[in-house]
Formats: sequence, C-alpha cells, structure tokens
Amino acid sequence: MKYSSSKENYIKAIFHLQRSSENVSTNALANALQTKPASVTDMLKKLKEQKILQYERYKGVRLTAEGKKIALLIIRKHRLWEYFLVEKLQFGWEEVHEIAEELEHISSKKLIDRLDDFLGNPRKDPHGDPIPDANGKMPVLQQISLDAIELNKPMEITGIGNQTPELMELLQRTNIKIGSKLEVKKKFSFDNSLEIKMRNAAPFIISQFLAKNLLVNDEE
Amino acid sequence: MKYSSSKENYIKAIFHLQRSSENVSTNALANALQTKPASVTDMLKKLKEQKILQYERYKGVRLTAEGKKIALLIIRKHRLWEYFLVEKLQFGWEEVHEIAEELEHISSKKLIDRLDDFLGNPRKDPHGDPIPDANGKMPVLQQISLDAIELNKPMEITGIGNQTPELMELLQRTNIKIGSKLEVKKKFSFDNSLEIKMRNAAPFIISQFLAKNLLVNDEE
DNA sequence: TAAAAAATTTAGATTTACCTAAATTTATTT
DNA sequence: AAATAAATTTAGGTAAATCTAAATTTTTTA
Repeated sequence: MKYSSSKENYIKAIFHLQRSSENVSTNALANALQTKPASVTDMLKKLKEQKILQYERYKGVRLTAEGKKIALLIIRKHRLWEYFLVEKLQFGWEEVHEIAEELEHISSKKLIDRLDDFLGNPRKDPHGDPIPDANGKMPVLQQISLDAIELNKPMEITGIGNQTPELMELLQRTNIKIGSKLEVKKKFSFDNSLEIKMRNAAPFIISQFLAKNLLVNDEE
Repeated sequence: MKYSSSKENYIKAIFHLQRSSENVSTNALANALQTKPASVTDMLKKLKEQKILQYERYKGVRLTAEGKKIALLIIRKHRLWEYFLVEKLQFGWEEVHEIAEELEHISSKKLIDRLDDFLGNPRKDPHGDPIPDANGKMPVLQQISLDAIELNKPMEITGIGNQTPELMELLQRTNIKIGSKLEVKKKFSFDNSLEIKMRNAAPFIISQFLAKNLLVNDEE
C-alpha cells in the first residue's frame, strides 16, 4: 500500500505525539500539522477506514500496529536522508530538516535500504535521533550524562538521573525536559559548569552537578 | 516559483515532444502523460496563465523561454538522481528511471547543486543522456560512430552520417531513428557486423558500414 | 450541577487534477 | 466542396485535501 504525502504526514505526526500514552487530540494534531481541526477530523475518518488508527468521535486517536509500522518507515527515511545530506552533501544539521520532509515521501523501499547501506547503516541522524532499521526497529541508544559529551553536538535529553523534587524544581526553572534538544557550547574549567544552548532560547549556564544528572543519547 | 508535480510533468513532456520544431499536439501530450485529451486542455489553460507556454485553441503548444528553463531544471534533477542511483547505490541503469521520476520533483535547488558536486559534475546520465548544468545549459556531447563504442552501454542515436535516400530506406526498415536508445550486444569478427538491442524490440544485426554511419553521443 | 468555555464535529464550499460525453473545429476523403 | 473522420475543446462531474461557520459534545468553573 502507498499513502499520499498528506496521509503520511498525519501518520508521522500522530506517532510523535502519542509518546505520552494518552490519545492524541484533534487540536494537538491540527497544531502540529499547521492545519484546522475540521480538516483533521475529515482525515482521521479516512485513516480509520484504512485501519491505520483507532478513532472514536471526541475521543482522540491512536495508531494501530500497522500505523506504527508505516510511521517508523517514514521516520527511517527522514533520518537517513538527513544523515546523507549532512555527511555526504555537507549541509549543516540545522538546514536538513525541511529537505528531508520532502525526501521522506519518496516511495521506493529498495532505494532507502540501499541508501542505508551506502551510508554505513548509521544508528543516529545528525540531530542525535535514532534511525529505525529496515524492519522498523528503533535502536535504543546508550544514554550518557550531559557532563561527558562533546561541544557543539546536538543532543536530545532522554533521561533524568536522580529524580528528586529538588532536581525537578530546577529543571522546571531551566525549562529542560525529556525530549529537549540542546548543545553544550562551552565548558568552564573554573567550576566545570556548562554553557547550554536550547533551540529558540538564549544560552544559559548549568552546574556540573546538574549536568551529571541529565542523560542524553550517544553512542560510538 | 514552485510548481506541482503534475505541472512539472506536463512541462517536461512538452519539452521532450517539441524537439521537432512543430507545436506539440494535445493528443501527443495526452498519450505521453497517460491521461485524457480533455485533461490536457484544462492544464494547458492553467500553464498558459502562468506564462509557461504559448497556447491557442486547436493550435497546439510550445514552451516559452521560462518554460524551457523549468524543463531543463527538472531534467537536470532527473538525470543527476539517476547517476547517483547507479554510481553510488549500485542500481542497474534500467531500474532507475521510475525512482528518478519521483526524485526530480524535490524542490531544493541547493540540494541538486550539492549533489552535482558530490557526483563530480557528470556530463551524462547512465542512459547516455546529457545533464544540464546549474544554469540550465545542456552540454553538447561529442558524437562518435556506433561502430566504435563499447558493448552493453546504453547509447542514444544523435545523428546520421551520410543522409542518402538509400541509407534512409534501410533505417526505416530497421526502425532506427534520431533519439532511439540502443545497446551493442556483440561484434561479429567475421564481417564486423553488430548485434543491436533496442528497447521493446528483438535484437537484430546491422552491418559495419551502417554502424559507421550512425552517430551516438559519447565522451569522457 | 448548571452555565460558560473549550474542543470537536458536521455541513457546505473551494481548489487541483482528473474523468466522460457531447459539441466544435480542423483535416482528410471521396 | 461536401461529407466523413480525427482532433480538440467545452460542459458538467468526481475525489482528495483543504477551508469557514455553525452545531454539538465534553470539560471546566463558578
């Protein structure tokens, strides 16, 4: 089966939004897809027909096993193309997302599997996100503490070490949470504190102690 | 400006059909695009609005300078992607056309220029067709006689040597014409005749004398 | 818990790119 | 040149993916 780019975008958006176990709401989807809630409702009915998701009026939506499989293939394509653009065509990692949004809808499975081999079967895309394999399995990346990573490499917060209320209070204040994308810009040798840059926010400094309690994905 | 994949396909088809100086007919386009003449008429009106082509009812159509520029960019993309698929991803040259039909609609100009550099600025695609450069200039490939080429390399007939009626008569019979795609499968040392395979046709044999009068593009 | 607010759905349109069938224009034959 | 055939266009529709405005359902709040 083949799906329109529009349908693929819905499937992908639902996949990303349904992490938190609850059903995905019509409004959340409309927002993620930059469209109107009424349009979302229309499309959900069609995707339900195709058994790609479970949907009940007013109850939100959730992908079926089939839907997840499709989502993972699209994500695989997106991330492999991003890797190609950065590693082979010298693009900066900030500029590849938009192009990959188009490339992810190219249908050939053979193409993407060949591309995967050509690239040496990378596990992570340039943003640090894991790349699903040809069977749709998403590798679980090793977590290491933010304290130990290289400068200027984009990373995603994937875990919090010592989940005390005190730590949570500080995280709240700094607005760091699971899924936050950030880079370490500098290490200050005076107290080993780190300068952090999160997307759409001014850089700020965190202590080494906090950094040790923030886990990011890494590997190799 | 950006055009839908459908519009791009019309532009490309017109470009390929208008070689022979006459206007391109609605029927020829419908046939090339596997659609109905009525649909073609609809689309031609829209493309005329956008100054991409000159069109008068019942008189056929011809690209404007702007239209040709767009066509050459699409052809550039198509052929560079084909080259990539064959040279980097180990596809056979017969299987890349379909995939390139999708890839040619990816919009990023920067992407295609980077890809061009990555591939080493090739002049010909895997089928032997010339690749337009970043300015839309199509290189004129050197013509050499069919007698002199390697076995099993796809070539296109780009010229006829000695245009006598006698030669033309023979070409008519063998169905070889400018634009024909073919491969030389074998050379027979007995009389230096060649076994030729054209797409969608049974292989046949031509004399060395005929082969010397058929020009194909080559280079490198 | 009833009223107000927010979220969601339905109803009815719009645009793009198609289609079929009928009408019109151009080309070809007798 | 009139008649026939072929090519092309027009008229009227359809499906996909949107939209706005109005109606409905759910959630929140006073």
